[in-house]
Amino acid sequence: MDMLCCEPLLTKPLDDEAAQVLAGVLKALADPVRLKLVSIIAAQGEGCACDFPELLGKTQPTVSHHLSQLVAAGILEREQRGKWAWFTVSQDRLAEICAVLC
Amino acid sequence: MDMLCCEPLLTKPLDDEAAQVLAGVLKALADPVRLKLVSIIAAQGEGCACDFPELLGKTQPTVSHHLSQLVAAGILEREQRGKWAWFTVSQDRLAEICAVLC
DNA sequence: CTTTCATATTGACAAACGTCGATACATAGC
DNA sequence: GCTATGTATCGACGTTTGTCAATATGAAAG
Repeated sequence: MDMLCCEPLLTKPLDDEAAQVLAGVLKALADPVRLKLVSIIAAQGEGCACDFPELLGKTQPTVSHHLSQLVAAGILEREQRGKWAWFTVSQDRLAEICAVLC
Repeated sequence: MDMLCCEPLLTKPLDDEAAQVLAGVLKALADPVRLKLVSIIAAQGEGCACDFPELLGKTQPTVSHHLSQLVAAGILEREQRGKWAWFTVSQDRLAEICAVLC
């Protein structure tokens, strides 16, 4: 995943593309289920996809879909271990977002 | 607008309500037009609603709708001056968001 | 009070989104 | 190879979202 626009949001108007990219990443975060996923994984250091349907009360396809979006946005990183998929939170990515917002 | 959940996102799993509230605020930010609004207003220090339709290439009702969402989320503050509506960015609100994310 | 102009609200529409059941794919073990 | 199991994809559905034209509201000026 490429870096976010590096200029802080507050210093000069965003151009169309930067706004599009930043909105995409924020949109990935702007969902209660995905926020819970991130917080669960962060709290544990890592998390297995197999545990999330029960923890979230969502079906496996739904969880898989949310995980994909978070990975695509660079917020989660995925690692395959045997048949299981493990995820970690990219603190760097979150820091990037904060750097843009403040 | 009330404060966001104060625990950083990364230390313990969010409960349903906190996830809902935080997602709502992030959703307000997760749109290219609204991000441009925020960046324009921040860059100028303040901004008049009358200028945004032209700056954004959107109709007046559309801009009004986006401004409402940003105000509802506590990201913009609105001040009436005669017949004009002026907006400023709540840096505190953005700082709150960053505090939760990092 | 009437007119004018800035902003908000309404109603409608297409596009995007979250969700699920069913199914396909992939990996490990037999 | 076949089977079992974890994960991803597909198709469909109802809901939410962004957008606009039309209209209503609000505030100043004449």
